[in-house]
Amino acid sequence: MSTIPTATISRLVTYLRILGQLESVGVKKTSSDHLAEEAQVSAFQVRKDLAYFGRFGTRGAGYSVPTLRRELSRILGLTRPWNVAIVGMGHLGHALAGYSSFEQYDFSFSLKAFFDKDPAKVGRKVLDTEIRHPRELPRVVSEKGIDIGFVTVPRAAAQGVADQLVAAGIKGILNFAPTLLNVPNEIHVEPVDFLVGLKRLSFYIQNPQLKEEFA
Amino acid sequence: MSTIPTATISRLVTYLRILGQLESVGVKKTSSDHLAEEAQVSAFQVRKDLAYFGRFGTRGAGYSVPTLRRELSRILGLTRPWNVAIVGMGHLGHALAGYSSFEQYDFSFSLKAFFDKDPAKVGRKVLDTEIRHPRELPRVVSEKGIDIGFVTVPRAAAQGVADQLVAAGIKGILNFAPTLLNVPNEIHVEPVDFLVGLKRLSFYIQNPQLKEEFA
DNA sequence: ATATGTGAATTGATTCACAGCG
DNA sequence: CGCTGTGAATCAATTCACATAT
Repeated sequence: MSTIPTATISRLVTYLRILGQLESVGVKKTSSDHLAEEAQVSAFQVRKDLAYFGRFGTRGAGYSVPTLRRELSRILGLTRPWNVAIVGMGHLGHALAGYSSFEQYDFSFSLKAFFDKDPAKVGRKVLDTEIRHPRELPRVVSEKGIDIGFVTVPRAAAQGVADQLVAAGIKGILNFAPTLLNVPNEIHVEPVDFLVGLKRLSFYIQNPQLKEEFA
Repeated sequence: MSTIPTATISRLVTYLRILGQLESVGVKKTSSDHLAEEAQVSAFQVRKDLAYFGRFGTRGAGYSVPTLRRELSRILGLTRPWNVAIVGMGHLGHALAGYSSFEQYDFSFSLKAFFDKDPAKVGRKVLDTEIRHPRELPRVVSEKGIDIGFVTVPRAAAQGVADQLVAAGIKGILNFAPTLLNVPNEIHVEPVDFLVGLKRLSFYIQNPQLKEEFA
């Protein structure tokens, strides 16, 4: 497996979403042209993206919606469970804990533990699970088999939390804090940073001649 | 102005952030090497990114922190005010309304209006401003000079809201809903989609040999 | 002496054109 | 005949090397 563009992975998520919508309305077959239109990319792009991982269509006929959907789920690692801990139970942490799509669509991810260093929050329950102090991270991560940590603390606390998550043995971090995290090479971090998006928007509104593309 | 990589704009936001932190601790001068280390990119990359917009350093000496900071703010359009409306006052809309960084650091953006179609929410106040029904969008957008809309409604409602924002004369959309929006070419949309980040994370944890990079 | 700014070289991603299969 | 799958060609982004300025 040579080198796969990082943008390809984002597009696979988009294709998977489209396939889910198609399946929910009973559509059984699709094509690279159709997926391309829905995903706002070229049909070449769709076929090339898929070709990194194998052959999923039948020439002359297109793709089976359920089959391609299952394959993309597998490729993205969504056929196995991922256990998640949220660190930082402010507005955002609570909003994520209450986000019902984890049960509806994305049940590959399950929220197993919640952490906050505020003594007023420790012990309170979220989704029938007690909020714990971050000092318990190592024990809880290993006992509950936590794979992924959501960092939803303020900017100034984010690096410390990341260090604790890494020390506890986490495999990846979804970082909602508006800062870059320093982690060892083998740990994956995905930023989710609306302020970057907002400032990009500011730039592109001010410079309309520069077209932004799929991000 | 030829073609500027979209990733360059994201990196400019990162550099600006670093410069803000440097300035807040009283550092007056920096260099492409230093910025590169903090931003987790190469020094070539920093200089090339800046070179798209002009010359901001002095050879042999490096960059003035306050000067470069001011220049990057200007380039990103952050020296003028942007008026923002939030459509969808659920958990996320409220969390964003309560996000104090808009006053602390990002005071180029000011939240001017809130919308929700739920009659139970219409008329309630957020930050001393009444939540309005989306049917009032055209009037409020023009009266308050709204430039940017945050779409924080559920997936199924997002495209309809986007259409209303566009019809009302908005210039850009920050889309928090997990779906692609169809808008006219001249309208800019920035996605902020944690589910895409989460699924990317799943992929890269499952395929550790493929390194992900700055996104 | 030192660190920027930039054309040239390289690497990477997308687009294309068409061969291959149903 | 239609649509996929893929090597080749093009286009874009990053890296490099060094000329340039202080």
